[in-house]
Amino acid sequence: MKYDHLKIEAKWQKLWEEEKTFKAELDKTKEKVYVLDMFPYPSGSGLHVGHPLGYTATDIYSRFKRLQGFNVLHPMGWDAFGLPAEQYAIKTGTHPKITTKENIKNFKRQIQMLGFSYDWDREINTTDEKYYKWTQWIFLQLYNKGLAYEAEVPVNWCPELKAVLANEEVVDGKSEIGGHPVIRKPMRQWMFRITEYAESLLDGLDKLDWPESVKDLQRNWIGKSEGCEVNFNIKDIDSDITVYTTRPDTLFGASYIVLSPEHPLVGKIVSNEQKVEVENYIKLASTKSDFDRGEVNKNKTGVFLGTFAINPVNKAEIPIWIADYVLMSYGTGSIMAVPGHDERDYDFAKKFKLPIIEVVEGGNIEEAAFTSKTGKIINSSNNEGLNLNNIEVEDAIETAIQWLELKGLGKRTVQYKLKDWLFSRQRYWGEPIPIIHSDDGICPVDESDLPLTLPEVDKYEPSANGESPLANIDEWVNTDTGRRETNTMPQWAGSCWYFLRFIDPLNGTEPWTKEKEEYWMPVDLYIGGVEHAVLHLLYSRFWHHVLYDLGLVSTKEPFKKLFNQGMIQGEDGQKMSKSRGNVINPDDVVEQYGADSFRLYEMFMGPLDKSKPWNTKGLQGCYRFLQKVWNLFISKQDTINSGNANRDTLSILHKSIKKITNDLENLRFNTSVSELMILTNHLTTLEKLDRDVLHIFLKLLNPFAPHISEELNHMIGFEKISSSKWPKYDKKLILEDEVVLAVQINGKMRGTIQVEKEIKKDDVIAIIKENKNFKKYFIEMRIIREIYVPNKIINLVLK
RNA sequence: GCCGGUGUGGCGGAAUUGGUAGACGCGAUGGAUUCAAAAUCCAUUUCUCGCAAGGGAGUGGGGGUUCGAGCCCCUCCACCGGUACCA
Repeated sequence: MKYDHLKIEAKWQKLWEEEKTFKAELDKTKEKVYVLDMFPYPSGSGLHVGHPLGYTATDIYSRFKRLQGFNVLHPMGWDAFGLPAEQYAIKTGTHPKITTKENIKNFKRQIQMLGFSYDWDREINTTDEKYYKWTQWIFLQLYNKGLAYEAEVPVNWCPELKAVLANEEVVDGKSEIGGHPVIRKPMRQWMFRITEYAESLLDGLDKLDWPESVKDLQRNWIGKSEGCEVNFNIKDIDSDITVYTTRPDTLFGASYIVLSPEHPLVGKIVSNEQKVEVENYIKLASTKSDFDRGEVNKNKTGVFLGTFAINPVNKAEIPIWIADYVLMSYGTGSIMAVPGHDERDYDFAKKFKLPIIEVVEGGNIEEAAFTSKTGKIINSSNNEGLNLNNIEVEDAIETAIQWLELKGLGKRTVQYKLKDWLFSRQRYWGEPIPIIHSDDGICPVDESDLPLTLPEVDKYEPSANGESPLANIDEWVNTDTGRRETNTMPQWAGSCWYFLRFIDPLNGTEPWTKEKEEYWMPVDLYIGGVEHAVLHLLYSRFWHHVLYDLGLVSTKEPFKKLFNQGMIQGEDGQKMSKSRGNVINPDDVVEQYGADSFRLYEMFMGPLDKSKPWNTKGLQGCYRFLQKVWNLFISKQDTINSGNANRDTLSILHKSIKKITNDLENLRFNTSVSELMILTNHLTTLEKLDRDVLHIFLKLLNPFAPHISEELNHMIGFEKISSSKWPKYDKKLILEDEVVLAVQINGKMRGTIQVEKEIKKDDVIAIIKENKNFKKYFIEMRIIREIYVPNKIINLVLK
C-alpha cells in the first residue's frame, strides 16, 4: 500500500470539520491556553510558503497543549480593511466587499488545506458590521475618556493625484504610483492621546515575555528623555521662550536660540528688518516634505530673527534664529544651542559664524563638538549662587536643574519621542468614525445607533479637496443633527482588539462577556512577524491599557509571550517576491507532497525565529521521511504486537519523549523533527515492532504531521490521537548501564573509553593507563592534575 | 551615527548553556538492486599529511580567562534588521 497523502489528508480534515474536534469551550475545570496568530490581511495574491510558517508553529503548539490536557483557544480571522481592495475598487469599480469576500475564501481554503486546528466557529472579519460595531464602540469609549480629539495635522498630499497618501504609499518623497511630488498639507484629523499612556506602555514592557529586541524597539519608539525646561526672556519684548534641554549643565555655553519655523512665537518676535527674509524661509520650509527636511541633514539652513534672548544664568544677550533642524513636534519646538557640545549646533554655528563656547573639559572645540558625558564643567558660574565648575556632567545636570527650579527659571520635565496617534484616513474602506459635527460642536453617535455602516458609493476616489469618498454621499453625510464625520479609521483599528472578540465572537449585545474575558485572557502565546514590533503591538497595548483603566478587561497587558517567526526566502536566498520570480506556492507543495510534509519541512528548516531559504530538496527529504514512516508500518505490519519492545528501543523512545516535550515547550521545532527522524531510523532497524511503542511514536509525530499519524494510529487499532494523552517519559528507562567517556590528555581529546555508569575516578585512571591507545602518553610523564566529570569527560594533566 | 541581531562543512542547521564540534536533513562519491533508469537499500563524506596505524589544523580575524572555549571577557571585521537633526 502506497502513502497517498491526498486521500489521507482529505479524510481527516473532513472528520475534524464534521466532529468539530478543535472547538474551544469555556471550562473552568481545565487550565486554558490562548494561542494566537497575527491574523492576516487577505490579499489577492494568496499565501506564499512564508505566511504559514507562524501558523504551523502555533498549530503544533496548540495540538501539543491539547494533548497535554489544556483547554486551548486557537482562532483565526481576517484583518480585511485595507488599501489594496480600495485601490482595486478605484480601478475597476468592484466593491471592496466583493474583492474581500473572494480573497478571504481563497485564503481560508489555503489555510485549511494545511490541516490547522483552528476553531472555525470563532472566525471573525474586521469588515463585518457585526464586528466593527464594536470597534466603533471602543472608539467611543476612548472618546468619552477624553483620549480622542481633532487637530489640524499635516498629511501626505499629492497635488498631482489630488489624494492624501498613506506613509507606505510615499517613497523617497514621491508618490509610489506615478512618482509625483508629495508635500505636507495640514488637514483636520482625529488623534488619540497615546502620549498620555507613554509611561504606562513603557512600564508594562518590563514584565513581558517578549524578545528583548522587540521591547527595545518599543522603548526607542516611546523614546523617554529626562531633562528640563528653561525660560529665556526676550530682550525688549514682553514674552519668553521655553526650551527643552537634557543638558542644563551646559547653559553657560548657550550662544544662541533656535526656534522651529512653525513656532507660534516667530511672527510675534521677528524684527521688522528681518521680516521678509523670515517669511520667505518659513514658506520654503513648509513646502518641504519631511524627506527633504531630513536630507538637508548636513547642510543646515536658518535665518536670524533680529531679536535677542537673555541667558538666565549669565544675562548674556544671545541671538534668536529659526531653522528647520529644530522640529516643532518635539519638546517645546525651540532649543538653546550649545555648539561646543552638540554636533548639530556646532555645524550650524560654524556655518553662520556664531560663537562656540567651551563649558565641558576634555575635547577640542576648535575641531569638533565635545558631546561626551564624562568630563568636568568649566567656565560656568554666576554670582547668584550657581557654580558648576569642576563638577562632573551628571552631577552638574542635577545641580543646574535644582538651581533653575529654585529661581523659578525652569522645571524638570520628561519628554517622549512618541507622538499622538493620527487615527483618521481619507478613505472609503475603513470603519466610519461615529461622530457628528453640529453647530453645537462634536457629538458622538449614540451607542444604540451602532454600527454606523458604510454607505454604498459609485466612486471610490477621494473628493477633489482630499476628503474621503464618503464626503460625496449627501444623504449619508447629512443627518438631522449635523454633518457626519467622513474620515474612516486606519487599518490598525480592527487589529487593536480582535483577540478580545475571539473569546466571544457571536455576542450581539456586548463586545465580550466579563466571564469569558477573565477566563481566556491574556493571550499566552502570540506569534507573528517582526514588522509589527512597534505599531500594531503598541497600538493594541494602548487600547488594552485604556480598556483596563475603564475596568473592561482584567489584565493590563494583552500578550504574555510574543515570538517573531523569521522570513522564508526564495531558493536563491533572496526575499520571496513575484518580481524576483522565486515565489513558492503552498498549493503546489501540498498537491505534490502533502500538508504533513509541508508542515514538517517548515519546522525542520531551522529555528523558528531565523530567516532561511526554501529548498525543494529539503522538502523532498521530509516527504521521504514520512514515506519511510509509512513503509515501516506497512512492511512490518505482521510483526506489530505488544511486548516486542527491547531495552534499547525503550531507552531511545523515552529519550525522544523527553527531548520533544522540552523542545515543543520552548518552540524549538527543528530539533524535535530531527529527534523524530532519529527515533524512526532506529525503528527501521528492528525485526519486530511493538504496538505501544508505535502508538507513542505517532503521538509525538502528531502535532507536526497530524494526518498521517492519525491514519497509522487508526491502522494499528488505537482510538484517535486527538482524544488521547501526551506521553510522559520514564527516567529509569532512559538510563543506560554504560557510558562513553571522553578522554583528554593536557586538554586535548585523545579518544574515548566505554565504562560503566558512575564509575569512580581512580578506576577510570587505571583503565586509561592500561589502554593501549593512551599508554604512550604516560612514558616519562606523571599525572599532576585530574579533572573528572562523571559520565562525561576526564582530563589528565601530565608533566 | 545610535540600537539590536547574525557569523559553525559544499548547503539548511545541531551542540544538554564551559565538557567528545559538525546531531538530523540536503547534496556529493562509491556499491547493491535493475536489461536500463527512477525509486529503494548499504557505505563514505570538515580540511589536511599518511598506503596504514596515526598525526596536525579547525566554529569571521586577533588577543585573554580556564585543566578545558563555538559558548565567558576585550578588540577588530563582514553581513542583516530597526532608527535617525528627538535637543
